[in-house]
Parts: sequence; C-alpha cells; structure tokens
Amino acid sequence: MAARDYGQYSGITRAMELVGERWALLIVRDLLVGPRRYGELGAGLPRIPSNILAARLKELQAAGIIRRAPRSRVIVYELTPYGRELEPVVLALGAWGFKALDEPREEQIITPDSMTMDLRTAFRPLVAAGLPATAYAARFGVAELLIRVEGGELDVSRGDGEADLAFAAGPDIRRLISGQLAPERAISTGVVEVLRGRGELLTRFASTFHIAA
Amino acid sequence: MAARDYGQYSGITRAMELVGERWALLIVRDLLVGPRRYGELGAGLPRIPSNILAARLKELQAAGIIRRAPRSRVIVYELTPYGRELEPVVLALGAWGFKALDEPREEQIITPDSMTMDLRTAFRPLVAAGLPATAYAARFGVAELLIRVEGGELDVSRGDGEADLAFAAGPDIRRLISGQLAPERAISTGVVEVLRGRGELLTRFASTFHIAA
DNA sequence: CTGGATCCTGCCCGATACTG
DNA sequence: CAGTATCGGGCAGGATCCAG
Repeated sequence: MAARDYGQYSGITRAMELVGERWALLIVRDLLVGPRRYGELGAGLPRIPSNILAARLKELQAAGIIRRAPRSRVIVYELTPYGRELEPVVLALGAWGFKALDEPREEQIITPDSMTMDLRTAFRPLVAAGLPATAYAARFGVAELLIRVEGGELDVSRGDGEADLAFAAGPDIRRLISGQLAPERAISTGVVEVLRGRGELLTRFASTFHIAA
Repeated sequence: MAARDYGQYSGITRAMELVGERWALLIVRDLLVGPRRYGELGAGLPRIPSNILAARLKELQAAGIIRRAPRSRVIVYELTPYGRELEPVVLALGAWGFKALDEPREEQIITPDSMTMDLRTAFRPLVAAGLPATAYAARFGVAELLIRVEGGELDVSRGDGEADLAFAAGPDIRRLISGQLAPERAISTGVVEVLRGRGELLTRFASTFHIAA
C-alpha cells in the first residue's frame, strides 16, 4: 500500500502518500456521493484500467479510507469516517479547478457522480436558506439528476422526478454558475433548454449554485 | 504541459490535471510560505530529481499557477493570484494528513517550509484572538522558526529571535498538537525541551495550535 | 455478467552526470 | 546556481483471462 514516500514528516506529505496517486481522489469523490460497486466505479471513471482500480481500492482500504461492505449478496465500497473527512479537500479542489475549466475537449464526459460533487461544490447554503424549497430536474449530457434544495440543505439523486423546473444543459452551464452568463441569456442562447416548469426559476438556480470567477 | 487528462469534464478532474502530479502540490505548499529560488525548492523537497523539479516548474507556470520573477539578479518562483487560491486546498490536505501521522520513519525530515505550513494548518485564529500577543522560538529538528501570534494573526519566519518561550521538540510534537499529550507531560517526558522563557506558555501554544484527532 | 487477476507495452519518474 | 541530458526501473494503461 505504501506509495513512494516524500522523505518528509509533515501533514501534507502524509496526505499525498495516502491519496496522492493518480485516480485515488477521484475514487474518493465518487464514494462521497454514496457507496458504489466495483463496476460502478469503473463506469464513473472513464478509461481507468481495471488493474489500477483494483490496486487503488486495496491501497485506500489499507489506509483506512474505504472499506468493503457486503450489501445483500453484492459487495460495495464505502468511505470510512476518516475517508469522509476528505470531503473538504475534494470540495476545495473542485472549487479551485472549476475556475480553470474552459471548453470541454471532445472526449470529455460528465458523469452523474462528478456532476453531483460539482453541484455540492457550488452550493451556497446561506443563500439557499433564504429561498423557498425548490426541486430541479437537470440533465447534463447523459447524467440525469434530481436536485432538491430545502432550508439550506442540498440533496442530489440520480434520475428524473417531479420538479419545479426541468432543464437540459451542456458544459456551458459553467458560465451560468460562474456568473458570466445571465439566466435569461442562458435560455435565449440555448445553453440551457427548459423542458418543463417555470423557466424563471433558473435565476434561483444560478444564485443557489455559484462559484465566483 | 498537459498532464494526462481524466476524460471527464468536472472541477475536480481539472484540478487533478493541473496539480495532481507527483511533487506539484508540495512545490505549491513551499511557495505559499514565500517566493523561493530553484535551489531552495530543491533543498526543501528531499530527493526530488532535478529534472522533475524543472518539469513541474514549467508545467505550473504554463498553467498560470506560478511565475518566474527576477529579483535583483536572481530568479525566484512565486505564486500567481490563482496559485495562491490553492491555499485552502493545501491547508485542508494538511489537516487531514496530519491526523494520519504516526512515528516518523528514519529518513523523514522536517523542513522549515513544511513546518511553517503545518503550523498554519493547526492555527486557530479564533482562539488566538482571545490571547495576549506571544512569540515562540521553536526548533524542530534542523528547522528553526520564530512564531509570532498577535490578535488572531499568525506570522512564521525562519531563524531564531526574541521570544517569550523558546523550545526544541521532535516529531512527537504532533501528540501535543492533537491533544493526546498534555503540555506538562510533554515537558516532563522530554518531548518538548524548554530552552528559554516560561515553560507554562506551552499550554498557550497547545491551545493556539490544535488539530483534533 | 460482475468482480477481479494477469499478462505485456510504453511512458513517466527517479538517480546521476553534465553544462552554461 | 540553474537547469539539461541520459538511462534504468517501475508504475500506468490496455487487453485478455479467470472465478463465482
């Protein structure tokens, strides 16, 4: 399990030894959404080699970050309490990296779990607390998410459902979240396509989910 | 400069592409303390191959995270504003990794910059704001630091100086910071050796710098 | 079919030597 | 002091194979 060490005795080097190798933090990110099976993890991490996934899972397990849990005849991987403490790290990295996003490359996809964590990154609880409960059904590429905001709490689940506003959007949704694109213009330019419900609720969405550029 | 990408369009994957490679975040960590020359960075990162350091510096520069700055005939590397925004990430990683520290391995060292960032990680501004201004001169291995706390602000600089308390400590200092070791016992067991000043100020130090286990 | 393990290939990392 | 050049080894990456 021991990744090559950095020859230094410090908190950050220790962290890098535990989760610093390629793919490790992305596995943690997906597990922050919920327990996942081996195949689900592989599907959520495009083109991760199967042996690398297996190796990372073993290392993360040996480090006490994740554990294997039998769930009714199938095995799922889930975070330990210590692994769950990585959430601030993942959110901070996500917020920082979000600002460096530009046009997506051809092969880049959006997965439900990655989008869920991006939404958690951009979520502003204090703003949300002052708004009425709202449910959004959003489709980003192939990822369909049901987003419920209520009383400063955020809940994101996969799939469709009853919502005050249903919309589909491409990667340019990031410009809405960063404030570079006004909600009305997002709709009029086709960046966001309203499928059902009240389109003006997109303004509420944009104030609830925001990362300053 | 493009690190191998992850085939995914999300904030976290973007961050991993920019600073996810080995050594990158440690370079950022040291530059968070202050601008550093090439040789200083190499000295602060034990056993980093010279070519890897050169490659990382170029990549970080291309990503807009650091810049080369000529300073009176010598070249130093410093963070750009965007690079400085990585501070929350580094602190979060440091706090998380700190809890996983155990006994140091033989070859592990403590550098002034790594210790400075560890102290920043453990610093509790709210607690410090309620305490009188205090200066500590601390020696951790070969790293000598002058730690000044005043009005909820922390300032760490290299070298010795006038201080209310001067002490030397080994890696077991982490047990003081995590609260597993009482200040009096730290002194009586020799984990912390008081060199000058009032030993009872170590209690104040322990309440100012704390990471819960 | 899911959950892996086992090859091979190639590239990046690591160590050292070398240069302006 | 600030890098570049070179080379060997070890992970990463992709495909294939095996077990329940």
